[in-house]
Amino acid sequence: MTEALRRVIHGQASVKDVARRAGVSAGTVSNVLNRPQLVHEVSRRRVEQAMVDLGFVRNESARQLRGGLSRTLGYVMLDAANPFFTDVANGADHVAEERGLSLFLCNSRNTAARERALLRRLEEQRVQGVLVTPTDSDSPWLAELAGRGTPLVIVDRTPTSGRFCSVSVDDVRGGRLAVGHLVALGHRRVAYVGGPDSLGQVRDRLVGARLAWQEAGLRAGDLRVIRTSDLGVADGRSAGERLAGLPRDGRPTAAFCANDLVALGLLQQANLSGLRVPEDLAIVGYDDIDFAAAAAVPLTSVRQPRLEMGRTAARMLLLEAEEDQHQHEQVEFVPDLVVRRSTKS
Amino acid sequence: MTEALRRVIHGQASVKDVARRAGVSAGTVSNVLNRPQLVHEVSRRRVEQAMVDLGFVRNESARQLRGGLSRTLGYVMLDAANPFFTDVANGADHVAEERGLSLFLCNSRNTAARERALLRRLEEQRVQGVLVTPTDSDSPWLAELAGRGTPLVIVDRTPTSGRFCSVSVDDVRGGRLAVGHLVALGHRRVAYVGGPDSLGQVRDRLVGARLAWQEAGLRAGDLRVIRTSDLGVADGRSAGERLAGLPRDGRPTAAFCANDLVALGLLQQANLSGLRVPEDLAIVGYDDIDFAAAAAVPLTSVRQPRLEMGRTAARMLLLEAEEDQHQHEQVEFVPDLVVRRSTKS
DNA sequence: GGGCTGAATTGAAACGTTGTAAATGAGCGT
DNA sequence: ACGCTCATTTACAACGTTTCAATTCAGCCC
Repeated sequence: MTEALRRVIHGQASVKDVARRAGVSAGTVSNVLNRPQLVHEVSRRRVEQAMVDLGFVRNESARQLRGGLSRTLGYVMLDAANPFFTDVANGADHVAEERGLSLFLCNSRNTAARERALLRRLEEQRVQGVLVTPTDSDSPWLAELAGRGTPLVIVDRTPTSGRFCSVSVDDVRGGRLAVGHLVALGHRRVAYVGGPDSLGQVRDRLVGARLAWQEAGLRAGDLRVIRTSDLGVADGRSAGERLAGLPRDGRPTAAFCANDLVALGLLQQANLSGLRVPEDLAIVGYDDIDFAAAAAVPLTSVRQPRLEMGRTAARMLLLEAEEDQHQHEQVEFVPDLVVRRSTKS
Repeated sequence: MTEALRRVIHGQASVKDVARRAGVSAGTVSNVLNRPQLVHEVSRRRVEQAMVDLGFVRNESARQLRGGLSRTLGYVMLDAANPFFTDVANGADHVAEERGLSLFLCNSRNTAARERALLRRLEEQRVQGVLVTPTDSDSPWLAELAGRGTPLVIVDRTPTSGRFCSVSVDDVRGGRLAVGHLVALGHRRVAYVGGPDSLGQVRDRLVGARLAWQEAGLRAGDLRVIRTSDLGVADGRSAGERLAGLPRDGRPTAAFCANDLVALGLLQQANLSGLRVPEDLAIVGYDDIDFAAAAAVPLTSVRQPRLEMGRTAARMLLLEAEEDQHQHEQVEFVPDLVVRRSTKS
């Protein structure tokens, strides 16, 4: 208790405190910490005991300042409440753990200002590298961050220029898969549900959808777009209300949603509004999160290799951090379609 | 580009570099950063320009070392893939943002060793405080961490001793609510599905379940326990297989799951096995995550005020960090039951 | 005993930032 | 010209850790 009191007054124990108590110099304490082979066993034990007695905890700031690199990676996620991103994070986390690094997750909540502030904070902490799923991969601060030398990998977006490493999935292809599937089932009035347009994912999936639509020789006007302000369950619900409010003969017979959360919300609202899925409204989601299969009507969805994306992104990040001369690389995974009841008639 | 090259060779620009370029002393640069009113406008502008030119980024390590506190909080989550925890994290994040702090999320993945390592890392970084949903709130390292002076708030667990601040929900009461509801509906053979027992939540909810069972004067043996190795969707599915394999006349007519992920998995497997919900098997979940309402059969669930828990936890943490003489406090929220179709006959 | 080897330890400098106390010097009244 | 004030700027000493060159000294051989 007196030890505790001392600490309250003097702050945490430092290497010097430990050294004094063990009757050695600070250098020896540091050696115990970093190159124990150099230290005689007797001293080593005395130092270790002193550390325990004083509750010594390395001061990472000082350590880092002196020269070492930090032992952390950061991942600025777009939406921590979306299981897709937590799964990606998990993949990255595994790789980090293998290398003895810690991964700190940050949630930008799809807000550019927050994203920027978080990246700044991570850079100030001199993390070893940063993964980011940006609100906009052309934001100047991403290029600046990379330009200043912090390794950076873009996740789930393909930057327009080749200035960054990135791991993504071919969203155009995903959109084409989804709508191609609906067209093949005979749907001739389809809605794309998603937003905001500032998200590249949202845009690309729509591009793919339009592509499939064109390929089938259908009228552009019959591929309707219902914009949402975000990509959560609640946004899907309100899109569902809008959809249910349309007159039957003008209403789309199928909806392709920009992600599964929206699709689940839409599904839920369709149920409440008395629309049968898939008879009155077929639904395709995107991401194939675990909940898609467990939904009211199991959801057809475009699957992305989430864990693998996270792992690859982390590996690329570490590679970029190690190599002197680094060649940026864009890895693009291929999505596939998982057909379930929500589109089976 | 030549500037970039210089940085590659010499590392990031420091206050001294900025000072040299702006033709002032390091102290003035520091003043621009921390007390701009003191600096003459002309110098201020020159310094600011120099910072831009050199791509100066504060070195948080040095800053912290010199005396300031860190500007970050940490939250060591039990399972980042569980929306319950990300919602709690969101609540905490909002409070952190209000105070200009950043919240770093870490995922212990329900592994004691990882939890310990992450807490150590956060302590080494001298974060301002730590939120943690521990695998076991009696782990010695929690007490040690707090003993060394890092503010600590336990989330979603009530520690057995009053040594920490904590924010939790009355899990016993939640379990009692759930099973009380099932009993009132006439169920006389009920299964509790959850695990591992090392999780206090799992234990307490079972205690509550047993309490309700007793209160109804039912035989203890008819409240069956199906243990899972974890609390994910997959664990619910395998529990469902076990349940469906039982002979009809011995099979429980209702299941109370330790969380919604398990309940969703169970629901899914029940569907696949041809058990109708709720007719053949009623299901109650726990947490009332967004997906519960969107499930195959909308899920009856015990609701916890997730966002509010996160907000409260963060506020308590900051309070503990500010106050000299701190009185630990246990806040306990009251859960309520949301009845949906999965238990309505 | 003198000189050598090698293991173990030490002292001091450096990392980048900040607060403090001291310095500078312009403007002003006498 | 002198002393004074006030705004602005500066030099310098910390913070805790690590590294490197320098030092100590026990043991050994000739």
